[in-house]
Formats: sequence, structure tokens, C-alpha cells
Amino acid sequence: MTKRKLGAILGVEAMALYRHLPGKEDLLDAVVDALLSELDQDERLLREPEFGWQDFLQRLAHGVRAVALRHPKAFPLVASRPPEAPWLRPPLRSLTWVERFLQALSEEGFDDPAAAAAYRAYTSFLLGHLLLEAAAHGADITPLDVREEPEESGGALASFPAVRRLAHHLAQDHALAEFEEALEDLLERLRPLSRGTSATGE
Amino acid sequence: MTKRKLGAILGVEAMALYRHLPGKEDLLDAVVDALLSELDQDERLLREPEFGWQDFLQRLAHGVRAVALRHPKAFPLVASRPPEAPWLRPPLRSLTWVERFLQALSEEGFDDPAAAAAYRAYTSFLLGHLLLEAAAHGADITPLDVREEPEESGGALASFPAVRRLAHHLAQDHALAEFEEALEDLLERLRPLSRGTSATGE
DNA sequence: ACCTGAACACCGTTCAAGT
DNA sequence: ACCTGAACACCGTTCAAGT
Repeated sequence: MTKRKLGAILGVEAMALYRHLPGKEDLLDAVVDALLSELDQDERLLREPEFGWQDFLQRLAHGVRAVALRHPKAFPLVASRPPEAPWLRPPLRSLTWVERFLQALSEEGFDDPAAAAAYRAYTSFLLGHLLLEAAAHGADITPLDVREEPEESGGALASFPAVRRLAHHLAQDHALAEFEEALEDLLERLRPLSRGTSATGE
Repeated sequence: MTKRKLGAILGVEAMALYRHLPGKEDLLDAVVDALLSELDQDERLLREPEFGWQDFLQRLAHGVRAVALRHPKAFPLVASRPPEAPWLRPPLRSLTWVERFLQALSEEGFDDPAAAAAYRAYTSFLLGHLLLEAAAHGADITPLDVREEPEESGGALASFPAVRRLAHHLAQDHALAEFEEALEDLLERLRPLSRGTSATGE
């Protein structure tokens, strides 16, 4: 559902879009760029000076999370669109932000291999958490609902007693607290890298 | 590129596929099921008895990673296909494996909220790491190559000095070591949950 | 400079017809 | 039971033509 429908939404006859964008791929890439650009207007990342790399990574993480939650349907594009280079990792896949990330860490004691390793660990963390949180918010469907068959014996979950018993807990949303705990833990894991002792053997 | 092309590959005239599968969505779901089913034949997960929940989670993680690396092009489907229930999280999205996961943890001291929290943390970890590692292996394109313009002054990376300086390190592959380190760290983070002291306030 | 309308190639799907 | 071929609805894209 695109191009012709999008044209209809814009009140234009759809093929007029080719005057502005070369094709559909470019349109999707433009959406990704637009999402990442929202970071530039995030108050968290502009307002005050930064207090060390941990403060920077924390604010950046919450900024990216805010983008993902504002656009849960579009956010998967950030992960699925082929990046400009193989070493640009979603969701931090714009050269602008990778530059800021690496420079911030370099200025604070990370040597080159350590800064690169931190980038990889940080992107892995963000992608896993935000993709799943966005999916939870953007889901249109809710089959296999827990509230079915409350005390029946035969059902879809009949042969999965643990799942059935924990279904209520599994459906619960502690996304923010868990995001912050995992982030805290990641920062702690990166701490040794901030004093030039690169863990890699190169 | 599907249905008609797939038919051609199978030597059949393509519309014959409707005798076997209701539609394209079901075909993609079947691919996802096939990938997850490979876990059932993983030696790591069958051979010997398990030594505690950490051993189990470690072997399961490496099993899922092996699937992702065997099928880097197909693995993103595991993340993008809508799951059967909103609380089933990629990549551990089959009821069978969620059941095994929850039962293994429940048997070893995790109370119900703790087991559910561990499932969420574990899936976030796996998804982030494996999606990015699979993307690195399945990439068909490699534009913006680093080896271009080795000492030119104007170029795509001219305004990104840190990226340019670290490009070599960013392109380097320490996937296995970083996967194991992050996994080790996650297990350490889950350890307090294994003694019934649920961290959530419910 | 910007939009329209018809046309083309391609896809997923349906269905009457074959064997 | 399984496959084929034509057909339909829909999509991305192109292009000659409008204003």
C-alpha cells in the first residue's frame, strides 16, 4: 500500500511523486532519514552540556527510544533498509550521529578499537530493545489472546503449561525500567574501555 | 521476487503452489517455522544434560546464533513477521521454545515475574546481536568503501574525521567474542533473579 | 515547472479446465 | 489428486501530453 495510495492521501494523482523522488526505495530511505533527523531537535541532546560519556550515551539512548516510540510502525525500516556502508549499524546509521558518537568517546579516553567496540555494543543494545518495544506498540493484531478459555482444559496453550501460567507476566509491560537497567549495565560493561585499555588484541 | 520465480525454481508452473499453501504470508511463516525448527536438531541442545540455567541459556544462544548465520538472508523474517501473540518476542517466538525456556528457568529458582523478565531481556539481547550479525553476512552491497580515496582531502567522509579515522576498526569483525561477552554479562545480570527475589514491584 | 492519463511489466490470487 | 493457462486486481514505473 503505497505510491498510488500515498498520492491519494496527498491529494495528487500519484505519478506526480516522480517529479520529487526517483523511486520507491528513495522514498523509504527518506523516511529513515527523517526519523533519524528528529534526533537533532531532541531537547535532551541539545539543552545542556554533557557530563561525561555515560551521560551522553544515556541521553542519546533515550532520544533514539523516543523516536522509536513516536513512530513504531516506521521504526522497523531503520533496521531493514540497507545501510550506506556495511559498518553503519542500525539504529545509529547516519554518518552525522556515528561521527558524534565516536568523537564523544574518543575525547573521553576511548582509544580507536575501544570506541569502535563501544559503537557495536551500543547499536546491538538499542536495536534489540527498541525493535521489540516498537513492535509491541505498533502491533495491529492480537490473536491467541490470554483472556480466552480462562479455565478450560483443551486450548491452544494446553500443551504449554509454563507459557499459560506465565502468560499474564509475559504480557506485562516494564519496557522503560528494563531499558534503563540494560542500558545501565551496558555502560558499566563499557567502563573499562574508557581508559585506553583496549580489550581487543590488535 | 517470489511465487512465479519460486515456481520456476521448483520446476512447476507457480500457481500449483496454492494446492500446498494458502498464500504468500503462510509461505513466509513456514520459512520462519523452518528456521526455528532447526534448533530441534542442534547437537548443542540435545547431546548432554544441562548444568544449570546459565548453561542452558548459553547453549540456546549459540544455537539460535548458528541458525542466524546459516540463513543470514532469511533471518530478518524472524523479526519482521507478526508473531502469533504480542508477548511472543523474536527470535524466540515459537511456543515450543518459550515453554522450554520458561520451564528451565522456573525449575531453577526463578519465580514467575523473574522468568518473564529474563525472557524479555534474553530476546532483546539475541535480536539485536543476531540481526546485525546476519545483516553483516547477508549484505549484497558494499558502497562507500573505505579503501576509496586513501589520502584525498575531499570525499564522502571529508566532514566526518572520526568516522574516517576509525573506519578500519568499524569494519573489523569481532562478532563471536562480542556476542559471548555480552551474553556473559546478561547472565550475570539475570543471576539475582534466580533466587526468587523478583525485582519488579508486583 | 508541475501534474495527468494511458500504457507496460510484474506480482499475488482465482478459477475453469485439463490429466 | 495435482497441475495448467488465462484472467483479474494491484503495484511501481515510464512517457507523451497537457496547463
